[in-house]
Amino acid sequence: MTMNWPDLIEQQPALARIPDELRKRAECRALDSGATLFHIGDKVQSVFSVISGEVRLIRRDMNGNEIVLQRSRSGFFAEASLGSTRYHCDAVAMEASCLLCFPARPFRAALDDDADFRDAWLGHLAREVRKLRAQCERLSLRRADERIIHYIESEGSDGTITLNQSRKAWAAELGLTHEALYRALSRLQSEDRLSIQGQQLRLGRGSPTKAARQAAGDETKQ
Amino acid sequence: MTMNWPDLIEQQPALARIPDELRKRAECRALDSGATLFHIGDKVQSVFSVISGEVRLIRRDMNGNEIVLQRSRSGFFAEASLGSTRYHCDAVAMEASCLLCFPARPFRAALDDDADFRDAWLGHLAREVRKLRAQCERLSLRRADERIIHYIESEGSDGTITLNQSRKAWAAELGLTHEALYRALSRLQSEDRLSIQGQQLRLGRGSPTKAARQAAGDETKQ
DNA sequence: CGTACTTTTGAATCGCATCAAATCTGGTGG
DNA sequence: CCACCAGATTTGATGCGATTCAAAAGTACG
Repeated sequence: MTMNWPDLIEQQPALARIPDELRKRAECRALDSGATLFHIGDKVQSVFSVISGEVRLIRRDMNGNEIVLQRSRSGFFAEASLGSTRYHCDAVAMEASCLLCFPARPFRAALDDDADFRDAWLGHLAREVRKLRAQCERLSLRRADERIIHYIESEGSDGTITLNQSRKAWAAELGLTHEALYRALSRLQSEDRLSIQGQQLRLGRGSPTKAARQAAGDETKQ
Repeated sequence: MTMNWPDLIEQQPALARIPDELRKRAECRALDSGATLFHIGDKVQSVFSVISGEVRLIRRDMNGNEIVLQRSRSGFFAEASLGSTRYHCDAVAMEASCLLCFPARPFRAALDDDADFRDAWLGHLAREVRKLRAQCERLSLRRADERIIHYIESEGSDGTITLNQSRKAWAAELGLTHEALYRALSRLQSEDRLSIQGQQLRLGRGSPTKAARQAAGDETKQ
């Protein structure tokens, strides 16, 4: 089981501080599109990290409607499961995917023994909490344009973001239909509140150094 | 600094496994309505838990609009800050509030030294993650009644819940205006999908043993 | 009793979902 | 290279449901 750790770590900094013994026990697992990784009620036996593809945590309500709890395209998912013995939802690959699997017991042991790793893990959970809080606040905004702006401001940097997904998928993440997203995007663009170049989105007028101008003394408010 | 720990723990189970040395160093702090607890960029020097009142984590976008990242009325908030050296947002009391403050360094030290406390903290973060995911899921439902049902199903038990807040506050948590919530509640009630007795809400017809009747053969749907 | 707040109902408006359909895109196989 | 297909992207028309503004009734508290 030779793993290219440098590349993986490059892609997922959270993996960097995993101790060697745990790395040796990591396994790689391929999932076909549509394959189920675990079912609700299954025992928690592994901790997973997505290398490629997409895995979703899903629950079904009484009417059989699918409810997406988490959509993960990179990094750990179902981290919360480490705290419990059984899963609270299903995990399904939405496309052909590749996962890193760490056995849960050694993982917990490493958290106990390795202070560095523990710090990294706590930091990872903390980031996750921050991200989810931001998403809740975003979803509680009522208008589509507000959600878009909020997303760019909280997920991007300096008012700029490069989307790593289709707009249709983005719309779902924003809690909008794709039509509503497209319309809001073109409205924002026509009002000069947003500039779009492919997957690159930038707030404000499109000129290169908006942040620079602001830093230079554009104290309009506050 | 005499603190009534039993009562506090009753109110916030997360406080139960805090080691004694750390408890001794806890301080209580009162905030006036509108007071700022910390500013963005400030050094993280304490971990806070809300005892009463309301504190919000806030950030301002480039236009000076307020973005609420977290609204906390009970329990730890800005837990995520433990991972970083400086705050990513402001914290402001929305009403006269009372906080428990733990100094950050001893808090981190306790996490390192006390395996029990560490487990509890990891569990706390994990629960927080799960709860936030459930809330995201709920907020992405479009209709008011769906959010209400979802809330009762995921936060209550057995289709019943006792609200611990005003409906107005609940409406905010559900991402609705209070008017929309009131209307949806009475609609649900008139359609016999929900029974309300004060703060007690129960799904389905209000008679005592709804689950029993259903078990007895009330297969209206599915 | 009065003040502040929550609860409740009403009417008008706005924005998003929905349904429908056209265009564009990348990829496949002939 | 082209025909073809599945998916994403885009635009249009319509209706529903939540927001908004307004106001009344209820409630807690000093």
